[in-house]
Amino acid sequence: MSPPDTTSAQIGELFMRLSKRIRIRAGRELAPLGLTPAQAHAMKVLSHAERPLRMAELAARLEIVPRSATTVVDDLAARGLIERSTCDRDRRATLVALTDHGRAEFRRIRAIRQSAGAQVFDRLGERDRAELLRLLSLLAKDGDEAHSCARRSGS
Amino acid sequence: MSPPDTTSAQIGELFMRLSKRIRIRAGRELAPLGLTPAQAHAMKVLSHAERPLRMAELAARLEIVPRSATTVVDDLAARGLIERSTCDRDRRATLVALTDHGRAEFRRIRAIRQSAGAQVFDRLGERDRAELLRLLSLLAKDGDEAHSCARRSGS
DNA sequence: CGAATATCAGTGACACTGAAATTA
DNA sequence: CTAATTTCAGTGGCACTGATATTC
Repeated sequence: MSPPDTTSAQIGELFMRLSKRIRIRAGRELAPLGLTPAQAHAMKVLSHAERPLRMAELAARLEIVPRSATTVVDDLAARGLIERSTCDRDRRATLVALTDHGRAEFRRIRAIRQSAGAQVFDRLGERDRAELLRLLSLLAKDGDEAHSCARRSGS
Repeated sequence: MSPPDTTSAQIGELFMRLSKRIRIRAGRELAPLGLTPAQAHAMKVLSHAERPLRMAELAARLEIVPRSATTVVDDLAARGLIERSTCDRDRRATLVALTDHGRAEFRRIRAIRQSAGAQVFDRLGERDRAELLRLLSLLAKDGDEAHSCARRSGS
């Protein structure tokens, strides 16, 4: 019995299972540094932006709402890994950038993220890995309109 | 500066981004039914088990600790979708199974899950999709020791 | 008693919505 | 005043650890 197409559903199934394992693994490896995966992600985004980012811009790159970015930034700033400053041109805006310390820490984070990814994906072999990267890149292209929103249905 | 191999890290990156989109999408589509993705997942596992499952067994299949399964089961039972019963042979154990209503609801859930997966993965084309399924299957093989840690009885 | 099973209580991590403060 | 930007307060979703009753 095979309905028209259950392939996508199966893929989704496996996808979520694997992503959960990766999340757990990353969390465990990051814990010794006192960071959560979401915080590490934010640092990565900031390290790739060669200039300070506005909160709204950071949030957009993290694919979260600005309010959620505030919390992440709060925690990282409290650890001295990033720094807030007020934008000169638009004093409503807050700019965020890594501190020197944050930049140094990020090098360790990057190493951890890579090893965590490696432990999961290295079993694939180079060719399959390249193929997987290609497929995921296709999927990630832009698939927008899948982001935030969320409606609570009372009750 | 490009380290020897960042492929795995890139894959991990994309992986997490896509899984988040899928989670959001699934949550949105499931909301009208009053269910969360985790609850839907539990129902799927129960529907695939042709007999009632113990809490511990259900938890293992969901890859969560038994205590967490209790909460999920509480909610589903409150909605009349599943039913608890005490095991005759071992009165410590609680058995869980879908009710008739739960089985009926699950048909709708399955349809939703499939369409949610389809919206994300259908852009791939049949061949790429098969390839992706192959790769993910390889990765999901068993990757133990990647779970939470909780209970690792013996062996 | 010691081991297994499930549940209760509390907590962490993540992101959402709605409302308020500040500035354009 | 209206709009944009960020932050405050509260909440939902998810799963974890530790402690506790019940039963084996």
